[in-house]
This record gives sequence, structure tokens and C-alpha cells, in this order.
Amino acid sequence: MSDLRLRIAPSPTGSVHLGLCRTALFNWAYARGRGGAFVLRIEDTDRTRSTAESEAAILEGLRWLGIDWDEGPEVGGPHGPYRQSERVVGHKETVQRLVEAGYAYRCFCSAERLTELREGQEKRKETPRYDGRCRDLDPAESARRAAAGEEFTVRFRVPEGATVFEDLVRGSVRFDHGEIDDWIMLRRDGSPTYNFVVVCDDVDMRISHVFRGEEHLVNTPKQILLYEALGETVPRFGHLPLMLGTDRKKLSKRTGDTALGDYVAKGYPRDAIINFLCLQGWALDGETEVFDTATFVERFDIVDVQKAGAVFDPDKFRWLAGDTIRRMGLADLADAVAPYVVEAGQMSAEGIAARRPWFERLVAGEQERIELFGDFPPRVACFFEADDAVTFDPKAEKNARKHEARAETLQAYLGWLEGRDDLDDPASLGAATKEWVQEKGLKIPALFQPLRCVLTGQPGGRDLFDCVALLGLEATAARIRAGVARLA
RNA sequence: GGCCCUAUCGUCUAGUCAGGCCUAGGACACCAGGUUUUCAUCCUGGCGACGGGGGUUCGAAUCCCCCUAGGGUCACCA
Repeated sequence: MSDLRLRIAPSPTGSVHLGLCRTALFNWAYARGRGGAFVLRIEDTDRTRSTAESEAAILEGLRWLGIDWDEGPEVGGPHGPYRQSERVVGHKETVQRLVEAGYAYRCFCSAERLTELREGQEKRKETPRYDGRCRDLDPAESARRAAAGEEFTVRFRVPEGATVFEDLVRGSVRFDHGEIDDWIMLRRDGSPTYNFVVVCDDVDMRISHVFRGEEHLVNTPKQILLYEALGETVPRFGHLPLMLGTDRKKLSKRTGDTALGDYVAKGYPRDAIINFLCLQGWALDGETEVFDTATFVERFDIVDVQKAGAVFDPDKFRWLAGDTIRRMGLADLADAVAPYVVEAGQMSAEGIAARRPWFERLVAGEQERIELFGDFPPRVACFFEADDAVTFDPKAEKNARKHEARAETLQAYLGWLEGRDDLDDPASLGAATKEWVQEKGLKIPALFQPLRCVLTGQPGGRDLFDCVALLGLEATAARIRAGVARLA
């Protein structure tokens, strides 16, 4: 049994952020690639902002990405509970122990005094920090005041000196203790704060490696000091580069979607989402852009992670999504795209099932033309329009009108078409049509451009005879007749 | 502002730890050409970077220092 243990500890206070997804992926891959354990813990210490819906969304989102956990909500484990709010009894005992040992102390300063203190410091352009008024209160008096019912918080007593640690992605990092405030571990209402519980719980759950976003780097010395006060082994840390928006600031809704759900809704394939996230701060070999999760797990190492922030590139993400779609099997793609067709009101789920071969033909023609599942419905909309009211794109119509004899050509072609029995076979019909065009002494565009306009209203798109096959003789004929009149 | 982190094409990155194999490689985007009935795919080619300055060295994208720039963080949020 390996004692390698990693975790992801999301706070259920909103949507499932892509940054959380990437951090989870990196932790999970490291554990899975080395036979370690992966733990999920819900960090719901902020009782006012945490919601059950958010927690459910996080579990669902992580599972959707293919991330599984050996211990955590819904699966249990020997170090539970895995929801921080259910662990407060242990947390309070630990605080008591630290106060008695002198590593922490009660602070009776009022919120007002602290606010005043901070404002004064800010006005004088000093670094805001606690002035240590309660730091050296006599322990007996402190205990007496607490017993008398006076309200207090508990602060960590940061000692003199400096903390140096070896970050797995950044190397040696040093913080002078003079820069670290005597931070609050226990709030006035008796609830513990993040920096305190995260250490308690990581200790209880025997977490050996902590990979998290760079925004946590400055918390690390506070936490290391706490591990030491507790007499516990300090885990290895690895601080991942931030995912940046196009404004080069921490990825936020300002510059684009940040929630996993947004991308799922638009129809980014799961494999593309995972693949893209892996590429934010890590590269397989610098050459290979596309790889599967198994390869990622096998090849990922925290020491190879980039130190600089990664700007999120929507263009590359879309490209990767399109590339993933192009590599999908037709049946899978049809399944993936079906809900979007239903959503758009083009077909019902039953209708799709009943006309599966037709639907797959419809999908096949778009496979190399869409980048997202959500791109599909608008691109095939013409196949669901009334035969006499197909929407003509201006460019398609202009292309059609370039040909003087369009009406006669279309008319003649329709006559020829009605005598054929290979409308279901685009290759055969296409070849025969080209011969027909030649016999008539026409140029290919003289028939193809008006025909495409009349059939689909689009200036470009899938093979024309694939359109005929999709439409069938009846609709094809109706569209040609209506089109002849409309292009007159 | 203090502290911390970072710095290779517009973007994601390989190369940096073990200095010469780098006239710096790949991908996205962009541009041009080819294939195709059109669009898209696909193929070929092009554009395009070691932030600046000092060192160390026979030799530096790679090591050291300074500067500059960007980011993170300074809550009884996480």
C-alpha cells in the first residue's frame, strides 16, 4: 500500500470552475499514475456561501470528467467525514490544544478596533496587519476572560524567523516571518477558518502531496508553521500556474466562460475539454498536442509543470474540439449531437431513433464541418424547412443568379432526375450528373450553383448529391420547382 | 505600496535542472498554394520569439546579478 495520497478540496460556493477541473485532473493523474490514493473533500467552512446544489454540481462535474475518488462524499472511507462542516468538533479540540501549548492565543480585540486599525494602516500606506495587542496577554487572565463570556477569536502565534520550502514546481521559496500576520484560526462565532482546517484535515487524511493554484502560494508558510506546531509531517507542495484570461488576469467571467457547464452546454466534447485543460501548464513532449486521459495519467509529472501563467486560448480550444469530433465514430457523434437537434426542435428523440440511418447520413456530412456539437443544428436547418420557403443566403442566391439559363437548366435537370433510380447513391448520381452536364455542353457551376441554392439556400456545404439523398425525390423536386420560380 | 511568483513566436509550449546537437522545434491563429461541384477537411509552404543590460565561459535561450514588465496575495473568503 502506497502512502502517496492526494486530494482535491473544492468549496461548494458556485459553478464548477475550469481551474478546479484542471487542479483536480493534475492531482488525480498524479495519484493514479503512481498507485496513490485520491481523496475528495468538500471545503464548506463558509456556511453562508456553501450550497448543496453547488456541491452536487461539483461531484457531477468531476465524475463527468472521468475523475473518481477512493475516499470522499458518497463513497466514504476511513478518514471521514469528508465534508469539512462535519469535522468541527475535532477542529475545536485542536485549537484548544494549540492555545494551551502556547502556539495560539485568544484575541479579544473587537471587530471595530480591527477595522479601525486596518483603515489607519491603509491610510498611512502601511501593510495592513494585526498589531499584536492580545499576543502577550497572561494565559490565566485570557482564560478568565473567556470563561466570563467575553467574545474572542483565536490567532496563530507566528514565531520569529523564516520558512523555506521546496515547491515541486517552483523550487525553493522563502518567506520571512516578519511578513506573516498572526492569522485567525477560529472566528468569533467559534467556526474555524480555511487556513486552519485545511491543515487539520490534510493531516487527518494523511495527505502527502498538495497541488493547488498559485494563489495559495502565500498561504503555504502559515500552513507549514501550523503543521510544525502540530508536530506533523509537512506534505510536499506544488503550486500550479494560474489559468489566465485574455486580459492576462486570473481567469474570470470578465473575459469569457469559466464554468465547465458552459462548455458542456455548447457541445465541447469531453475528451477535448480534458485534453485542453491538460495543456494549460503542461505538455506531453512539446510535439504531441492530442492525447487521451490514459496517456496523460501515464506521463504526467508535477515537476514538468510550467511556472508561468497560461493564457486561455479560445481558438485553440475550439480547434481541439473540432479535431476531437473529426476523430469520433459516426454512431457516437450521432448520439452526441442528437440532444442538440431535439433542443432546437428539429426532430424528436423518437423521430431520430425511427430514422436512424437517415440521421446518421445527416450527421456524417457535418462531421468535418462542425467544431462543437452545438454547431450542428443551425448547419442542417435547411433540411427541416418547408420546400417552398428554404432560406436563401444572399451569397448563395447571388451565385445562382450569375447563370442566365438557370431556370431552363434546373427544369431540364429535374426532368432527367425523375427518370433515375440512384437518388440514394450520391457517388453514382454525382458521376452521372457530371456526364449530363457535359452532354448539355454546360460548365459545372451552371447547374451546381443554382441547384445548391434551390436545395439548401447555402453557398457551400456538404456534397450536393448527399443533399439530394437526404431530401429524397419528392422534396428535391418540390424545391427545384419552387426555386425556379423564386430565382426567376 | 509590502511580500511572493514569473519572463521563448500574438497564444499554448519543447529546449533551461546536467551550457555546445538551437542558423530555437511543434501546435493554434494568420497568409499563400494544392486537392474538391461549393464549404469544410486534408496536404505543402510562409510569417513569427529567447524582454533589456551587465557578468561567468573558448562558447549562454540555458548559470549569476541588476533593471524592466506581468501576475498573485495582503479578510473573522476559500
